Amino acid sequence: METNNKRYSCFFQLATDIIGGKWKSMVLWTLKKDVKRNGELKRLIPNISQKMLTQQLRELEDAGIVERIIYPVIPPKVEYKLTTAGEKLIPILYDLHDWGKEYAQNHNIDFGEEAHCVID
Amino acid sequence: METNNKRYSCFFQLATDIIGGKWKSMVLWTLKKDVKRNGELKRLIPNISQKMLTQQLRELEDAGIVERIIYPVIPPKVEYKLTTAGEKLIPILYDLHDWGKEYAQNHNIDFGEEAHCVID
DNA sequence: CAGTATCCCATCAGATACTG
DNA sequence: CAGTATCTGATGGGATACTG
Repeated sequence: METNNKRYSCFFQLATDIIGGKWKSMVLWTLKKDVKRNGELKRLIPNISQKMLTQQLRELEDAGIVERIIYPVIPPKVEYKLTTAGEKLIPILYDLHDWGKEYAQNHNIDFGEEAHCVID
Repeated sequence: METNNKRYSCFFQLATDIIGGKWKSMVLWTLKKDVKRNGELKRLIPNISQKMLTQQLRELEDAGIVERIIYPVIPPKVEYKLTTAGEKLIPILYDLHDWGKEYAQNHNIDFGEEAHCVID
């Protein structure tokens, strides 16, 4: 099977390709509760650059996971929200979060009081 | 929090760091049913090179997700199996697989008859 | 069989400057 | 505010040859 010159031999591969990479799942995680603007995402995601943020948002948009809402005002206002397909990923990301928590406990990794995951 | 010079602000970030990257989750997926040898993994994972396979296996081993079992025989025999922590990830990977399947259906992506995901 | 070791190129990603 | 453009260094990753 092929999409955009990419060949997949299975659904799992398709899924990891869509939400893979260094930042994509973190962007989705940050959008899990509500709509966010560019500036908010940049503040909430540690160490992401504007370039990477824009790039990842565009790719998520192309994949139909995130929707970009442009308000024709000055100064510019743009919001990003999960699509229906994107929202269906959130429970899976929560499971991953929980796995990470258990892993941290079993490996005596201490996150301290504020392991809030951006916004929990 | 810090491990190996890496800083995490949340459990989710920790989780995605451990199983992230281009190959790691695919390696885990391939090990989901049973123990596999180096050669089997190379055959089952499309396009992975020996270099990448070894590299990813070592990192998964260091993270305590995969165990490496060496049999002192000639010719060499090495098996890779999931640890308890690794096995706990499998249900999550299945959810991701199912999400990919639904995504493919909603986007009219046709995998044909044999979208077996390496070995389902 | 199960790897290592090199070489080398392609892509990723940070820093900086600029714009509607 | 929400980006784009460009330059450059870092990292990822393929090809090939070799080893216990």
